[in-house]
Amino acid sequence: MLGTTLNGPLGPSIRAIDICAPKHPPYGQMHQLLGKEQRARLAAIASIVRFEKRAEIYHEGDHADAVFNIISGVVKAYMRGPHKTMRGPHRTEHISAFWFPGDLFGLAQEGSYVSSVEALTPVTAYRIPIAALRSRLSTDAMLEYHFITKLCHELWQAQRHAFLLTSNRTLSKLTMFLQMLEQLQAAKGESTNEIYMPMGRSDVADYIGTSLASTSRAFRSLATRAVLQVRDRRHVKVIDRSAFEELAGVTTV
Amino acid sequence: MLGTTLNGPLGPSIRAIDICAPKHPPYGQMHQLLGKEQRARLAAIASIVRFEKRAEIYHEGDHADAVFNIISGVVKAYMRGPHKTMRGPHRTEHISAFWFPGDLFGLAQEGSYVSSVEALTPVTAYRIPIAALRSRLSTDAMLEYHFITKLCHELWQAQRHAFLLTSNRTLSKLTMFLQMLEQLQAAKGESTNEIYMPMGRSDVADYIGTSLASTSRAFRSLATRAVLQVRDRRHVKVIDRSAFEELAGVTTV
DNA sequence: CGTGCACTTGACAAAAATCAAATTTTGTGG
DNA sequence: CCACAAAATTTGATTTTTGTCAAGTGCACG
Repeated sequence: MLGTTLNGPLGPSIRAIDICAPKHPPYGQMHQLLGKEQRARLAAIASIVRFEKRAEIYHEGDHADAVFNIISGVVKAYMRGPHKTMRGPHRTEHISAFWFPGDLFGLAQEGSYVSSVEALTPVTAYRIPIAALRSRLSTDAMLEYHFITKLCHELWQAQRHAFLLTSNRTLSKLTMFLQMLEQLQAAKGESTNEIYMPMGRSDVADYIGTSLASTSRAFRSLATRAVLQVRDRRHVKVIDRSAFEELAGVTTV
Repeated sequence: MLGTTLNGPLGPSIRAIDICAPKHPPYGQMHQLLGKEQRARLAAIASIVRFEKRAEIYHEGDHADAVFNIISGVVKAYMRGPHKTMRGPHRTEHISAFWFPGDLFGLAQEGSYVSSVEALTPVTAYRIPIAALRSRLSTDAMLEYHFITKLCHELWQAQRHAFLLTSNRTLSKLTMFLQMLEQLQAAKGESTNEIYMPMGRSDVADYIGTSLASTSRAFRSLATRAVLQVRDRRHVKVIDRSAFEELAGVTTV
């Protein structure tokens, strides 16, 4: 985590996969989009904020006055849904994204945040007031282009998430989810020997859209079938790669 | 449709809900983001293309060399998923979005389109080469900002779609879908007396993530319960508004 | 005015949600 | 460092919903 910490002083860091094809391998890598100058200029209008684990960073519907750029830690974005059961309302939370260092969040529509965001771990982030950001963007076309790149990346992620949700086998969904985490780690250049899950079981369940019980059973099933080795609740390792890819549906374009 | 047709000559039209709050009602409206000048300049680098119903506009993985802006017609974006059943592969198509006039599509990652797009009706669109667009963007900060606005709007839509997919009641999903179509019509300033579905049942099924049979049953169920009046396969009318909102989960923020 | 294709409908099996309870972890104060 | 309480997770039994397979039906288009 040393590298991440050092990112702080340099200013906001935005990582994403490019829109245009890279000239050379490796492909599928996320890059730091901002240059030294741009980071410094953004740092000038940003402040560093910290949140404890479980802290709510903002709430759906709040007046959106800033965007955030994660320096360290992980957050989840969720929407509360009054998914009532016939017999009485039932708290349901849908997680629309997990965000990591280098991600940007604070999307708004008509001046209000469209989802709530909560820290899953202690979080350090840059807080960039929207007004300042807008004027900064209007004088730096390249910076704006990088924001577009990041948004395209987010949109792609959201589409993959939706795709995952359409599978009607919990096992498939879980496998796809793990594959996404793995690819994310790979894209960030981290080791993919083991997959690390910063979120708990119920957050996984809320992301893949199944019940907690079902998610738990799916983990056990993968372990029993020897597809996965579960070191502890946050670390798993793919043992049977072909079965894993098979379950995830070979969509590994 | 006359208005839509007249949009052509003026140049590309991008419609979206603003990021910042409008000063006055009505809220939730989509606006034309581009000014006359900007539209004319974009028109200069664009060409108008036509597609017949069912034509494939581009295919997932194709080299992405242009983005499209719909003048008239409707398209669907989809990903083919090898969602195999235990007993043999089974063609599955997941629809990630329906796009209408004023929408922009052609999102790419590393130079390749991330989904396939097909015309659901005859379509007329502007085709804007990416290279030209990039240089245009780099000299017009406001234009770039509008693109960001549009992307935020798309991202929001994608998140709502994902949210819809997490409901485990087909009835709920269908209702939410109809609600989205209705809101879309409202945001465009069209009449919401009746909801018009330009897509067929199987496309609805692929969007809401259930089987065709189940979707059909859900329509019948809504009609039987007198929540909906089904004029024909493409037109429905909400009769029992409160039951409708109830089913959609009162998320009508 | 047929003839396909899109849609509807029915019966049954499979998968997952739900309800409920046991068990493991984690966090806390002594 | 331990005991205890609270939270997170696993597991089991049961019910509900939906997917699947397989016929019908009817609309749309040539």
